[in-house]
Amino acid sequence: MSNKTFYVTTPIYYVNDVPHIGHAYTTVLADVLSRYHKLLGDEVFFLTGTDEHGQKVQQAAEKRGVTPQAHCDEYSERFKSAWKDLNIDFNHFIRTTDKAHVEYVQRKMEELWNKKLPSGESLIYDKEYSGWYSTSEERFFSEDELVDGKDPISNRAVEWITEKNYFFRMSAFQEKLIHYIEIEKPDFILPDFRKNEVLGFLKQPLRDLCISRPKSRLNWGITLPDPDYVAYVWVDALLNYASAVDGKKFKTIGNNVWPADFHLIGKDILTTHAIYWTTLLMALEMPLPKHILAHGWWMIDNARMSKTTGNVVSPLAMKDKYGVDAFRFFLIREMTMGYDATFSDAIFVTRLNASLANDVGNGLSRVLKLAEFLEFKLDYSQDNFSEYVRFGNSSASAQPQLFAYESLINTSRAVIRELPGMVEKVFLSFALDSHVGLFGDLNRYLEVSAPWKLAKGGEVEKRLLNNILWHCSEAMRIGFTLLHPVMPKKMDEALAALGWTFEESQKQLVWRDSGSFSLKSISPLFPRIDTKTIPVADAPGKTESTDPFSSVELRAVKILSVEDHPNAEALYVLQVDAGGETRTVCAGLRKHLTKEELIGKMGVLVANLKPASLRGVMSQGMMLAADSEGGKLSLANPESAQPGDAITAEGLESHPKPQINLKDFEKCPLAAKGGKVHYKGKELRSPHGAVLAQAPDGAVVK
RNA sequence: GGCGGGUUAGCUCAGUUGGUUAGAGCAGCGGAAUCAUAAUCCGUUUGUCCGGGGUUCAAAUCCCUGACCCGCUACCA
Repeated sequence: MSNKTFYVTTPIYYVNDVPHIGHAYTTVLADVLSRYHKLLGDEVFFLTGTDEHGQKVQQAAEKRGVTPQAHCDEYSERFKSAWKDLNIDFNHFIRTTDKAHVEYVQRKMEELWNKKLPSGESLIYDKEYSGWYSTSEERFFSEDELVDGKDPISNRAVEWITEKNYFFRMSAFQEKLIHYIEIEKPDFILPDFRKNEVLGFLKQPLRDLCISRPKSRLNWGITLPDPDYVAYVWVDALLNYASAVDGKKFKTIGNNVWPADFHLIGKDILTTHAIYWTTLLMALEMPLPKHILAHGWWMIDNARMSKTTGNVVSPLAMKDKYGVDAFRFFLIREMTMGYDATFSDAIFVTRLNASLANDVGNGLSRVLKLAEFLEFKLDYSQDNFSEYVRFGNSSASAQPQLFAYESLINTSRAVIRELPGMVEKVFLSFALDSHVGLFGDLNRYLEVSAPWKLAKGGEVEKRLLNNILWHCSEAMRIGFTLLHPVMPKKMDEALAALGWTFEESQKQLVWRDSGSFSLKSISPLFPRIDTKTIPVADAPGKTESTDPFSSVELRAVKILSVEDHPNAEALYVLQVDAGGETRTVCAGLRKHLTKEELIGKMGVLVANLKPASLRGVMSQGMMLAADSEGGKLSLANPESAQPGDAITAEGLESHPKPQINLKDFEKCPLAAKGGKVHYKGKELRSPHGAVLAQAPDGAVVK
């Protein structure tokens, strides 16, 4: 048909992970997309797999008392079997411990090691490197990424390590990358707003990428040209997309499978793919992938799905509960590309009942039941269409029927015609809607032509009944065929009820003018789910309307010392006495106040603010300061308070949370009024007096 | 703080280059029908298209401005 090729990938999943709805979504999306391409006549290569190197794997294996390889062999199966259950038809399942992959990575690394830039600089260089290393995340964090001295992702301790490592001169490709994303291939990163994010990120100088890990720390990995080192897991993992198809060619055209047409990924690994992977390929002088599609996350009842909160939706559980195909349909239908989508039983059931049970399944049942009157045999050719007009002896009374008939046939044709565009743009949600919409036309056609009235009539009526049911069957055949990529098993069943196989039907993906059907009765295709057993509407979750300010903890503090921030022109680093403890706080006061104006003074500290590292120095809180004339800031002054005194708003109960975000605090508008600080008109006080601010009325305090 | 995106029916969202009475699905309400899976079909929402200003013969659509929400990023503190 189209004689094109299509290579699609999912990320390779970390072998220690338990398959969840996020993995399932990407994989189902890849499967549906590749089945659509096959339906359109393309030759497809669909790759998925598991990422098996790294410290966590090594540790997990040790814990279980098995070799890392044995551990991977076993855990990798969990993904394979999950995909089998979800009817995923991949061409290849790559494992980064595959011999071919390991050798490929080594070969490519060798190549990198020997390559030089036009400037004569080598692509790879080694450097003594010191940094905070997190064992659990297997990477270094810069000082300012740390939270409370711990790694910000897993919140585990980090250690300061100095070691030699190898770096990839990623920075040399920055301009080329920007040009590629912006000009050469504007649809490289999809959706568009993600592209803009990447371009925004690229406005700052790109740092070179550390691509090695010393074996002394980690030996479960791929050895680099320097035998004392293994490859950084991302380098290892990203290369899977190319290694899996190294030397492979498409049969139809004979071109190489690489480059990929689509890398399907979650939005959390966009930087890695758009920047690391792309520049790496540039360095290797390999063709670049054509599209990177970053989809959103699944929210479970409006909370981000996460392992820690335990609201992981297991794809296997969904399969058992509602059936594989309904689950696949829901995933593809519900997520608008790029945005987050919400998963809940209520939404699922509503969607399933409304689209699949009521429209599609019930439509088939109606036709099958009526076909009994004709012993399930339908014959038709365009010629006996004129019987419409004869029916009822008046063309006027046949008008609604004609209209419904034309609508049915036109929709059928339109849906076929529009499919390639939908698939190309990955507008699958739209496509599904229009496919289901075809069954809406079918139901309307049945309603208007009321074939059940004809069932007990004579020859002429039977003839007409035959024609109507044939039209319906033909429309359904097209609908089922188009829905097949999403719901292969159910659509096989449905097509079988029409006396067709998918393979035969896809060869005739067109509204036919004549032919015959040999139908057979089947049990309901998508049984309706009783909503009584399932909570229907999501309660909009009443959030109790406590004042945001009550969760804030303010404390009077005394400034002990003031230093210039070593690395930030606008910041001071303060040591403050917060009553029994000394805290380090960064303050953006350097342009406003001298050291002398600060030392020994009292101030107000937002004490339960989540600590953040600012340009390398941890700040354990934030000093309150008021805007005053001329854009100057002045410190809020808790009158005659002692260090450690709690500051509260008059008449407002204070229930500080252990930790709040800056955003939470920003929801609390503090303002000066009459030389004192107020929150929503309430005076801020310590036990010993008000909090003063040298600022005009209405000045913002923060 | 910077950049980007958003705000359209009770809910989830479409609305192409500005152009007739602003749409779909779901939910609700009323009716019809009885072939079918308590399914279907028809009708039904007086929507300040977030507010304010502007350009235009004409703005949901373009410009300015304000509010709120979200994403990325930061010498946020």
